[in-house]
Amino acid sequence: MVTLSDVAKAAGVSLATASRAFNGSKDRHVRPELRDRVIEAARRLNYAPNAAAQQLAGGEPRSVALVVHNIADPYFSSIAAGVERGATGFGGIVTLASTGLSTDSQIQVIETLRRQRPRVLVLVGGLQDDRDDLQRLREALADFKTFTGAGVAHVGQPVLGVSTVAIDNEAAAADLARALLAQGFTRFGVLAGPEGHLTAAARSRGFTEAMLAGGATAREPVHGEFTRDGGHQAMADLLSSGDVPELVFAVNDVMAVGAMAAARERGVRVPDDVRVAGFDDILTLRDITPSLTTVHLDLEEIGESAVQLALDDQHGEPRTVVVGGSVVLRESTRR
Amino acid sequence: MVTLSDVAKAAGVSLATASRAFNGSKDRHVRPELRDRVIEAARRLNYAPNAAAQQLAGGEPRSVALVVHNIADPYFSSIAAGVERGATGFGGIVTLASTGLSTDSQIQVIETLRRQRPRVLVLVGGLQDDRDDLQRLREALADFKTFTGAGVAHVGQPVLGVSTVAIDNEAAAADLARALLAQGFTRFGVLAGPEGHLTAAARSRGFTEAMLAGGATAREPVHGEFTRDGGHQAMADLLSSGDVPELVFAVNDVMAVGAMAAARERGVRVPDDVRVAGFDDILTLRDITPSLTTVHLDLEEIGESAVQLALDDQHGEPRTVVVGGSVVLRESTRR
DNA sequence: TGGCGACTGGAAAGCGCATTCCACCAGCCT
DNA sequence: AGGCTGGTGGAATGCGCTTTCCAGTCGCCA
Repeated sequence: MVTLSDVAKAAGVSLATASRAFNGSKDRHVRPELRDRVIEAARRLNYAPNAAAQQLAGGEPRSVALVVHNIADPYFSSIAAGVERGATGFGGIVTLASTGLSTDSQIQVIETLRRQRPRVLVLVGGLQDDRDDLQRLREALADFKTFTGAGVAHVGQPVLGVSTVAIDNEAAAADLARALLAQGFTRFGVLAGPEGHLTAAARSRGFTEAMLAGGATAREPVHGEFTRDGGHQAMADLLSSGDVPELVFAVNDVMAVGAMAAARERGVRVPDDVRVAGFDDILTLRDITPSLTTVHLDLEEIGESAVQLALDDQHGEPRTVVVGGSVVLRESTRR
Repeated sequence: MVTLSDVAKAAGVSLATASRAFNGSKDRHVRPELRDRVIEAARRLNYAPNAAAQQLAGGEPRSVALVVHNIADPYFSSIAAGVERGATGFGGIVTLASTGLSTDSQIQVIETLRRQRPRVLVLVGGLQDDRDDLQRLREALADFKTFTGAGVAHVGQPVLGVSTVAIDNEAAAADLARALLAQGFTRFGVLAGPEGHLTAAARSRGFTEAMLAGGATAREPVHGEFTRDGGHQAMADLLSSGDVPELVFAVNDVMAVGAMAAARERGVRVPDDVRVAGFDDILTLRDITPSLTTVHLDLEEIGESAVQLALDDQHGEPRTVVVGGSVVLRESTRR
């Protein structure tokens, strides 16, 4: 293991000079010729600084802790790509942790991450609407900030007392509803995601209220997991109830896809017999047939903003940035 | 910032005892009652150990460095999920880096990652078939092992001189070809991915040779990026050439999806006018219509194995584990 | 030409922790 | 009853690095 002092020795300078040669310290200038000698020696010895030592010796932490539900889910992986871009922006490294959607597990992971002393923490993903859980999460995050000095940002709803990139689910879902109302749909159902899931609830509510306001009538919402299979199951339930609405809004794209599959399996045609809309506009799903009406979210951008927000959060008050979505009408809701 | 010595003080013991209370050191035993006092004090003070200090003081590194092309690509994010599971298995943390497919960028990232002193490095993704690039990558990896003592594993082809989870692309593609031959297809084309991409080439070769051996005839392969748009473009080229084969093999699912979209746009029906097969069996794409014939790969499992291999690699010779794929015939190649 | 400041290099302290090495105190043997 | 084990707590060292704090060494002015 080659250390900086090996490099210093090889270059015939002191440890301090070698260190200064690299981080171009402000206090002292090192003669260019000497600096080159050091760098050359480092190259020759294949030296790589020890990040742990650097951090311990007082360097600014350079890592971004990213907490998601499930990295294999395209929603999260797209955001992750953005977070990574944001991290690269300041020379950072991202450390990844998945939690599933249990609040306990989120808290657990957040506490474990404290030992990394990251520069910032980005928590992504819908929360469970449980007063107690939410409170504990809030505390975990607050402790995190207090005890590590890191900036914290959340992607989701502004309910955690930290900087957040708040996706305006309710408004966007309402926009979607209005666009669909304009097409003349009146009787609808909602595949509402997990019970008590804040994001799912906001989307569901925004859509439902706007539809009702427009004079449409609602079928009882059906709950299901926030996954393809959840959407499949929910749609199957809905279809087998016999009470099939004109239009079904699934609170995210993967559920919508599952829903369409369930419809297909039962010979119910989309969009002829029933129309389906989703939310997120997942890139990988752009080519399913029929193409899916949805709300476009710039997920990468959202991830990158979250990093920025968390960085700012270190020196100032928590901020909230609201990002909207744009309705994209496609085949799956064709009249 | 609360340190271990604060905890020790609060518990009325020495620093050493406090340390031992946590990692249950082998050399000395600490009385249970004392240990509890320490742990209680830590809880009260909200103490979290400093990972950097622990590592510096000689602790085993606990991080897994994961290098992928693009985390937003479902292929990589699925593998990432597996890697994460593998890391969790030994209490590790994963640090993520994306490189695109430039070898330079991969090398660059690998060198940067050296400063993290991770326990293992997992490099995922197809390589460019460039003698010089490959050699430099090999050296970067070898240096990595030498200078950090980390285990290294690659997911891809066993050409890097390190432990690898080798996906048997050629054999699996040949299996796919034979399954398709059995359905009576004879004239085929290949959407071959980026020129010089080893994985793409192996899949293309395995498929083509098996088809030819079965008496089929090939159209000139079309190259394109390893993405949805690459597949779209390649298929468009193929279709506008006027020379449309019965069957088109795209070297991965996302290309296949792009290809199907291109066909659809031109009024060419799948599978009536042309059949399309892919590779990877991406979960998110399971529900596209027509459902895609492909080769199933257990991506999460592959990621987890890679971690295991890299861990083993630390104490022994590089190993190669070959994983196969299983052909899944679906609608897109229906006769 | 003596002396002052502007630069530049080096020695040393310390970041938070794990881990030898020591010192101590029981209880045991002879 | 004195020396010994076996078992326990504590002081001290060092991991690799950044960063004061000092000590030189020039060049310049008067």
